[in-house]
Amino acid sequence: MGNGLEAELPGLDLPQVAPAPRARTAPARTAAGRSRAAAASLPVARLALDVPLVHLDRPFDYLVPADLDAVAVVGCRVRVRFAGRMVDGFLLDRVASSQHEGTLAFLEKIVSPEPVLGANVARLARAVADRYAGTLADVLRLAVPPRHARVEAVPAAPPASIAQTPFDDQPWHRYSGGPAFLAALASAGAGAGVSTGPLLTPDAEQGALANTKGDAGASRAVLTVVPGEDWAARLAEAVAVTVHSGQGALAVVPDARDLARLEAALAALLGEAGFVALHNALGPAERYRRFLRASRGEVRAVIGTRAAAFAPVPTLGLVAIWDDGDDLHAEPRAPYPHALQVLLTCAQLTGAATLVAATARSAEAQLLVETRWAAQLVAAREVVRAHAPAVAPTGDDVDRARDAAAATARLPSLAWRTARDALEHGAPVLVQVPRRGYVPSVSCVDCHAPARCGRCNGPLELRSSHAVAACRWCGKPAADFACAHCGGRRLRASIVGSARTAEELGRAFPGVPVRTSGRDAVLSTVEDKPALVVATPGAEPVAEGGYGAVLLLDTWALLGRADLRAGEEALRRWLAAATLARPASAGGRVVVVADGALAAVQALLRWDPVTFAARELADRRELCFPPAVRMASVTGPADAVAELLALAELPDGASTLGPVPVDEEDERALVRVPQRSAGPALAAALHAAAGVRSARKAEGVVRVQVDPRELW
DNA sequence: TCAATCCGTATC
DNA sequence: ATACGGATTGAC
Repeated sequence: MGNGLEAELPGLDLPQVAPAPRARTAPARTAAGRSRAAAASLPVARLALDVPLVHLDRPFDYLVPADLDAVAVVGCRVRVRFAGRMVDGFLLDRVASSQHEGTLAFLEKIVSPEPVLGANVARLARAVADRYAGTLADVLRLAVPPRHARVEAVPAAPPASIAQTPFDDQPWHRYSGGPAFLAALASAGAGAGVSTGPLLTPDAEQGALANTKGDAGASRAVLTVVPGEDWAARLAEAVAVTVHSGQGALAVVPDARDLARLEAALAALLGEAGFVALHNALGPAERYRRFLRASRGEVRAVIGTRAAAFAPVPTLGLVAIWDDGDDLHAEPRAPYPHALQVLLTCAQLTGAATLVAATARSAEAQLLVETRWAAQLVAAREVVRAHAPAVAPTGDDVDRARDAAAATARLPSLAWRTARDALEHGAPVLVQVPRRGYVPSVSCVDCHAPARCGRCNGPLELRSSHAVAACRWCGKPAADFACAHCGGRRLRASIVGSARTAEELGRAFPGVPVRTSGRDAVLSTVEDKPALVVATPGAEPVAEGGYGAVLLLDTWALLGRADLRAGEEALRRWLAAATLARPASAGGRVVVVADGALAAVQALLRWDPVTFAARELADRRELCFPPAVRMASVTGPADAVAELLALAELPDGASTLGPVPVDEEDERALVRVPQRSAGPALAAALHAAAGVRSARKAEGVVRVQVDPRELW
């Protein structure tokens, strides 16, 4: 299939090679036995059916009965008899004739005439399914929310008038190219949403890429915000400028808290009625109500969490994403699309401008810059320096004689003293800990190797109720622990959760209020007065005047992870916390408990996510890891995996790693193509092989995942 | 020679 | 799933 997306996309006007055989449109019998006539004009409905079988992942043609002619509109939900069963689907298109050789069946019913799947979203969903070796039906389940009949019955409201609040564009002057980017958004008139050039993808090989628009540098940008930046304001401004130019805009953020922040910033510019916010925590009715406001064109701007990347936005002029490195952008349901990729695909199909903004920089974003698909908007070093806090690394040693209180809190001396100073100056202190809850595992103090049971090799565990660590598998207390790796005899908590940290800090700083923010109780802001704020990554509250100090604890639990992105992910989380500190000139300090020689720590000390990302990407090129190459994983029972791999006609240069066992039942193989441009062919080959297995009704479920999570 | 049955395959 | 076509079987 290569890059020839066109051949797969419905809705593109391709010349027909041969005149299609005319479908039999003579009166046919319905299930009820009544004879029906097909609609006089465009009698054939092309449908996307909600069937799970991979080999049925293609449109099916049905006849539109004359009595349903008016309601059988493009994008509506339908119900048809398919292989003897009633199945749901969407009407992709109305056409004059079908290429299907056999007799066409009639549509059974139009569930509702509401056009919920427009041509653009259908094309996007098809392209996403192709890229991820998935089915259109799976992607449509993510893209179109379930219908809510009562909500639908409320007629469309007139489009909201957009507040014309001007905004201060000064902050964009911090970024080289920032004002030009905004100007490009503002000057792009309606109609710019049509790409005239050949479809090009950011996946194309570096160097082999041309721009679809003459001045794409101005309309696609990777924005690396300065420390302390009000990122929500910047995103909201880009959205507002686009909307004011008469185009639609779409912005995606990782979680509900970020969404609330963006919502507030955007409401200030467009008014409450000027946009909708979509997220998974909404109930079915409210979710569908907001979806319809977008789909009916009542609003021009949509913001939301990952599923919003598929939102229907008319005359789309801008797609934007905040913090693309956050795992929450990855959809956990098949075919596991990533919001960044969905938005890039959308931008590629519609010609919309693109804004990829973050405090850190992912390897993927770096690839967009290095392939020149996007320009980078970065601030000059002196601007960054002026806004960044002072960052210092420290070992985890505690001077017990000098800092008894620090020892109580298990805090390195420097961290403890930094926190104390900030508190004395009346500022809040943020303490970032890797995970919430009590200590789940323990490791050797000397070499940090995970501690294992001397009897059964199971992992050791420390429960709050027990003073001594014990084996999680066999329960044997580890009183006589000896590290298998280095012979060390002392244990420490690997991951000290926020609950325990809060408890200990409370004892070390008597009289200072301790607040926690974690997964199930997230604080959005804290006041500008002394407090210890213990938070897990992603849940750090914003301090109104900035934190006086930020402590990054237990960092090696993060760095020690076996996955590919450990360094990148650690830096992303540290920067996210550190950006909430005051500038160094205002006393802002960050202490990271980690080895200052590590690349990720260096990048934090110098506040240089760009150089780190460039180095990270170079490393991955060398090691043939994504995103430098394209990979897919194939997981399932051993013989099923072997069968799929045998069936797959992989593109030239593809290599297979494994399979290796992943648990008692399943094995996993990784398939890699050295050129990203071979990615579509790799996905197509795996999809086709899965289709053959599906048609054969082969035993065992095989999960195919492009850009697999286990590499993260 | 024809109907009953089985199996594989397509599902419009 | 179910429906259909072609192949196979077996009784006449």
